[in-house]
Amino acid sequence: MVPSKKQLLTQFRTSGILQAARRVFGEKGYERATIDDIARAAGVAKGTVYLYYRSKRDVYWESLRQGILDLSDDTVRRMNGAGTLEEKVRAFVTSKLEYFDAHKDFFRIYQPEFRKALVQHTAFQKQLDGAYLEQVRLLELAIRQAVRKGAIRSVPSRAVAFAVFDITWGLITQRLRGWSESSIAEDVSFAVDLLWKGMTER
Amino acid sequence: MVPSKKQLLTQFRTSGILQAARRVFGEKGYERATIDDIARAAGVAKGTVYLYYRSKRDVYWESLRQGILDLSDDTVRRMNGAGTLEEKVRAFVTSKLEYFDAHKDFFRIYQPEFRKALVQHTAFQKQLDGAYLEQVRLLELAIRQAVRKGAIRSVPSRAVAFAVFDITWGLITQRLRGWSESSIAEDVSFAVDLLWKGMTER
Amino acid sequence: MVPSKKQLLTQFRTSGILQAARRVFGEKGYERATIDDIARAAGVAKGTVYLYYRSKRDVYWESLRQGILDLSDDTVRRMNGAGTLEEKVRAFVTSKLEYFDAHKDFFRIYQPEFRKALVQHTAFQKQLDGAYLEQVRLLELAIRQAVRKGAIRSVPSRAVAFAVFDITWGLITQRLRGWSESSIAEDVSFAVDLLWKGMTER
Amino acid sequence: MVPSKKQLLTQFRTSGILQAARRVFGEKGYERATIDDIARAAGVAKGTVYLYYRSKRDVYWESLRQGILDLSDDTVRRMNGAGTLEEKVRAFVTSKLEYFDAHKDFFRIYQPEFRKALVQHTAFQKQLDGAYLEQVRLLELAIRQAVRKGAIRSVPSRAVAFAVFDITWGLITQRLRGWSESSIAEDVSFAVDLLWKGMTER
DNA sequence: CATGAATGAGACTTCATTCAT
DNA sequence: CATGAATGAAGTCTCATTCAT
Repeated sequence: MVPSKKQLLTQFRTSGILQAARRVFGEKGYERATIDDIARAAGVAKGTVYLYYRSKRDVYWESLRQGILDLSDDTVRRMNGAGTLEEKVRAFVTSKLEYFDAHKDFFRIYQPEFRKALVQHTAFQKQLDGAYLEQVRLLELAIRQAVRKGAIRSVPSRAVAFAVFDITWGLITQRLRGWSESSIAEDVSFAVDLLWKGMTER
Repeated sequence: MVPSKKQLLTQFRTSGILQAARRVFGEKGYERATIDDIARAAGVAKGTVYLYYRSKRDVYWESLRQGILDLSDDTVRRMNGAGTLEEKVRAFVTSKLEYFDAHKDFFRIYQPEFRKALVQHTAFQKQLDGAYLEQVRLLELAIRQAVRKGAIRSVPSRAVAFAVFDITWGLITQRLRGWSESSIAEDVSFAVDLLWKGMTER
Repeated sequence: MVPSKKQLLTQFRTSGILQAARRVFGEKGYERATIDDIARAAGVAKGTVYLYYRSKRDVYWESLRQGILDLSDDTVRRMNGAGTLEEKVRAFVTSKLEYFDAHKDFFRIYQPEFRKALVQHTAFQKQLDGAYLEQVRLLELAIRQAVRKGAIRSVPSRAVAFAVFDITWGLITQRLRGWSESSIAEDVSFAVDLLWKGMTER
Repeated sequence: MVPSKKQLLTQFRTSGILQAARRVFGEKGYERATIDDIARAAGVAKGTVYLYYRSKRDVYWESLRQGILDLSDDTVRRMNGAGTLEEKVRAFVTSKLEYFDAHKDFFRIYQPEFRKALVQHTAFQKQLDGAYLEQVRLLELAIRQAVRKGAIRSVPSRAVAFAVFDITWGLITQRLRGWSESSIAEDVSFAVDLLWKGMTER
């Protein structure tokens, strides 16, 4: 089960290219970024990129997909490790904030494309929709159970799930823009506090 | 003070082009949209667009600017007409939801560009940042006053202002994607309820 | 034989347009000048230019032709009025220098087009060639006669004619560029002196 | 110190493109020539031209610059090798006539642009002015020295320098237009004779 | 495998010319 | 006659993609 030399090389190249792609796409956006930019940032020739990816679009999507899966995994794992809804919400918010803080380049591509997909018709729409809704559903489920158990008042679970999502998203944006002076922990606490009080107050 | 024939024509053309532009930009995004697309959608020739706008960028920005100012005005007017913070928040959310519901095309351009600007360096960044922060500041001020008066508990006013903004934004997105089955009024009530309880609960 | 109103108007318009055309073409050259430039300079609308000229090229050529004929007439008249070859040469040089000094705009169009025609294949080539060679021939003839009469030494008449032309041309260029500090009379005297001595010295 | 493969290719391409450019610009002039014309004449695709030059203007200027420097070098070298003023003038005229005879395409671009620059405001004006005046100054200096030494009569050195230039220029033009039946040597002798007699006759 | 020179489709923009008013 | 809004052909330049080395 030792990876062959060939596999190692492929791994090495794709990883380098994707990393460069995230940086370049993050800085310039999809359209204004050129394959040459990415190749140069990855320290390879333009042709090499095409040895590993079929098109610019492919590179882009791959540079998104990996991050999306990573982040999704992290969020799910953390939420599953949490007991109460409050803890689950905290796990959700923390996961997102920490992940994007550690992968700012990724956020810079993810965010615009994600929002664009929500509104325009793009090739990635379905995939992104799926990833998005899956995350929302995780929260939705947890909220519904909490309502059922009487842990919180009766709230529209889906709408609240979206609200959690949106507030989290907003916090990340503020942090990235340098509009936030607080620590991640403080931001998390604020969001969880606001949302939790919003959910529990009768 | 009757508008001259020339003014009427200019009015007619710019309005037609801008409307077409919003549709096309909304569908394809700035980069993928071509002047030819817009011209054809407006029922004029390519050159005609350049009689009224100096560049593609100009058309784009104009199609954004008008909406931004309109919306901003509407929001400010409604908030000023509101007494308590709760009413102000309700005014804010209602204004946004109603406006974007009535101007879906506009939202489709506004949203991605707006989000992109938050994260990437674009030519519109400063203008959009300005418009955005102005709106946030409106809320922030109202919240700070409410805290001072003891109407709500002590909350970080700016962070809450952002939260109001983000939740509103999320609602609009959901509505546009057809993920929402509720009426605008219901959406507003939900958001205000959640936020208000979040702010007041001790 | 009183010109009709119609003729007067035509006269008025064409003259205004041509004058404007000379200024604009002189400043920008044929390709970079636009019909709009000319129309605006003439104080009429673009369409009006097309009432009197069939095309941009027509305007250009007309703005050249008139000047060429004028100048040619002036030169011929002055030379015919001169007795000796030296006087004829002086008449030639004076005519050119004075005319172009009084019609700088015209020179600015004439010169490049003229030189271009000498070397590239343009639509005006034949006409310009004709005008050019006619002038040269005037000089050539006078020189040949002077040689025959023994007034000057035996020189290749055509070549000398060209030399007179070229030196004159050079003087005009220098004057227009502001490289000359001498008066027209001084320039003429210098040229005639140099050429005359060149022709007579044994 | 063997040139690398890349350098050889670059050399090959730039040379091919420049050669094609000179032909096309020579035939059509700067404005009417298109990059596509040049590319096709060079046997490459449009994009290839842009691999080696940043703009049409660049191609043009490069196709001028090389020739200007070459010619300038040749003239200076020949004049420096000449002893008396008469020899220097002969060197000057010979250099120009021979060079342009050997590089007709170059003359076809050089001449109109050069003359245009003398009269209109173009981007190349300064560079061409510089090259022009430098050549004139060479002659001027030699003439002034000859006057000082009493080798020729007292003449305005600059004006005579221009005259040498202009007569030379005229000869080249006549040759290129096929109006001349004499050899280069004969043309040179004629010009030098005429000018020299013009300068020395008391 | 890797390279990067070459390609050519396609975008923005200008402007000569037309024509309805 | 005069106007100037409208047109669309044509030009410059970019860049995703290919392919010979």
